[in-house]
Amino acid sequence: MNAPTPMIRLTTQRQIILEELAKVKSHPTASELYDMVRKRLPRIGLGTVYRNLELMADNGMILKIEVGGTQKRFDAFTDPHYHIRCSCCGKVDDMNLPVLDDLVNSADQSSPYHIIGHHVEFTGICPDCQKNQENITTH
Amino acid sequence: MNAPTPMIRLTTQRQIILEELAKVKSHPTASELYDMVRKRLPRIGLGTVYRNLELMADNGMILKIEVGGTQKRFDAFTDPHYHIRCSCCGKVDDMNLPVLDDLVNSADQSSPYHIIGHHVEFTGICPDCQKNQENITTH
DNA sequence: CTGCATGCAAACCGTTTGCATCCCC
DNA sequence: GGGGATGCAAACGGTTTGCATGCAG
Repeated sequence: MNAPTPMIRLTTQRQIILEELAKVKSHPTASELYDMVRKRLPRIGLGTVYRNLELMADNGMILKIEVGGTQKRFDAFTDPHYHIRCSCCGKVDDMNLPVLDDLVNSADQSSPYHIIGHHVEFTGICPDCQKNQENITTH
Repeated sequence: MNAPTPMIRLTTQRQIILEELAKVKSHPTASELYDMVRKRLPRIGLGTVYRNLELMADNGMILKIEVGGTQKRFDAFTDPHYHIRCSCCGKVDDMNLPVLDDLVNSADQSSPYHIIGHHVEFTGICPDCQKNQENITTH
């Protein structure tokens, strides 16, 4: 059920957005991606980037990460996986942990909802921020 | 470590915000809470509500839930627990599942981050929306 | 009297949308 | 030629902030 919507025309804009997203492992936000893409396509509009990211996420071509923090982030790596966000600088990294499929089963039994999916988000301090904090009295 | 920040003066506004939040199990957003509080405190400002919610969350008096969806939500029930969000209507409910403490341990070992915490968010369709969808062709 | 807390309004920021134009089929 | 896709700019919704006033210690 819920097939990844019809099909999508691969316009230049979409292709380049996809390529730029695939280049990085940093889970960029829409406007970060906009900046990246603009280097190759100076006249692209921010709206186009938003529209296409949304579209490609709906089609399962990319992953939309809605975690804590204010902005949505995107990921070209679509296999299910978890994330960790640095509560200091906001950076988001992949978490190298097995996905807890049984969790969905237990969830299904203990909730009247029809469960579609789940996501685990860890919060922590990234190595960079740890290093910085050693020298500073307090955050 | 990370003691819940100094101390907070319990002004009328703060007390009423807290009371109203405790009354419901619906994880209201800031502006929902604003509406609730305004019935008792008609002259309260939206800014005050935001400021105090943020403050009380920092102090561990309430829980700030930043999940998918656009708005932050708040919870007077501060024991660690998971949530499920209806992808149809956006409602957020508590998940009645044991908290996976070992997950943090595995996470700590497989990541260079200093792990602070984690949260699991399920997505699904709530009973109400299921009922509605039976009668409607498609969403 | 002093400083934190408040109400109010304006600013902000990320995102969405309307519209005219463009380009691909 | 027609329909979707784009660029552009304006609108939007949620949140934050500056500032003058108010109130509690």
